[in-house]
Amino acid sequence: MQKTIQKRTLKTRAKLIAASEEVISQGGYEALRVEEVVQAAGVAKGTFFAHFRDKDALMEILIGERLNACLTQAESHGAPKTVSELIEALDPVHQFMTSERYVFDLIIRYSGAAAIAEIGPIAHCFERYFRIVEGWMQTADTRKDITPELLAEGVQAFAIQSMSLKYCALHGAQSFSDRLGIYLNAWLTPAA
Amino acid sequence: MQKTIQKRTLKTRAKLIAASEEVISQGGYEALRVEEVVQAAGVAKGTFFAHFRDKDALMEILIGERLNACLTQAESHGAPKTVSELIEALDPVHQFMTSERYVFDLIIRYSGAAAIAEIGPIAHCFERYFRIVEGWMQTADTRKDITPELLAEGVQAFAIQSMSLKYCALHGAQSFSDRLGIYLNAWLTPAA
DNA sequence: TCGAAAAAGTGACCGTGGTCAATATAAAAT
DNA sequence: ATTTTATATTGACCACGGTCACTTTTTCGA
Repeated sequence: MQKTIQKRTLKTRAKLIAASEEVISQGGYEALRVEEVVQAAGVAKGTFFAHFRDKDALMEILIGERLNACLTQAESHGAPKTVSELIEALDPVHQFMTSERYVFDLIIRYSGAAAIAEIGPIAHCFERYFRIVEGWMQTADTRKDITPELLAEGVQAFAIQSMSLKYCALHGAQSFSDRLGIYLNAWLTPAA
Repeated sequence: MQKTIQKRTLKTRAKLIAASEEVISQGGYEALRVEEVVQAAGVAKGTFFAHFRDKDALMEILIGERLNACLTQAESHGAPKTVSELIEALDPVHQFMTSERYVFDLIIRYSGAAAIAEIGPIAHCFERYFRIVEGWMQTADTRKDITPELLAEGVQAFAIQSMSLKYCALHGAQSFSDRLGIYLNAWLTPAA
């Protein structure tokens, strides 16, 4: 069973991605319409779905790309020592994740890998986020009674909680950074 | 400006809710189709949307109801002292939340109140969950360096993280309860 | 009791994501 | 070159959530 991929396949796919990015740069992620994308790319609707399982699959790719760029940026910081440095280092990531309600919801929805065999772009980013923080935890000035791995999982959990509350009017008084700061101080450097 | 609500309004609404519950009892939440509901209820499609903003609004009501029942059940336990008691007490809630992928996603999506004025059923449940745990934290055997309020927020964050990972093949080895137990021990009773 | 105004209900219609049998093109076999 | 087979593309079509101008029913003042 051979599966030769023709050159035009890559070309069409590139056209679709480029068209999508153009459309998104105009009206944001939420406003993207498949119809608009295929028109801009000059292909038929069916072609779109021959390249991407569904609209969400395209979104995962595009958002995953941006997210990876943000993670790379975060990584470029030196390993943060304090909580506020940690928050600052992760800021570009969190900023993008909450740039649009639609984006945040989609990211959360695809944060888990449905199956080991098919780890999607966003699940991959979550893994990477986790690994980066885990690395930082090795040398950060934190509690030592639990593993860096567990510390990192907690950071991720509290980051998500903080981002969720950003969209919640009940807790809207505090800023995202303040809230995350309180969580992480309590998580990383407990006093008793 | 008077806004008399007629009896038939309540009747129609009840019919729609009953029909929805019937449909859900057959095929679960995800498979519910508005068309099917209105047929079962014997009303026109437009009537549905005169009663509920959209399909999600109905889902919020139905899921919120079930969630409230689970919370009441959780409350009926005496205040848990240990982590494992806490997990046991909250089990019915978490069980229902993860009964269907669709349900979990919807709950997360509506966990925040869009505006103070309109706290939806699910946002209300989250508030209630938080308050219940906060109450328990007053007398539980936990760290005392942070407020019960903050402790409760952390419990919620870790519960959500644990539930998310339930759908993630990358972390599928551990059971939900085991994972949550590890998180909560580290959060509620840090050793250093 | 009647008629106007408000509230509730209706169903044809639309937007948009997604499907699939048919067609066109490229690669491989002869 | 020609046929055969694998791969890509197409666009009419469907499913389903949601809208809205219109009709029917209820309410309430005169």
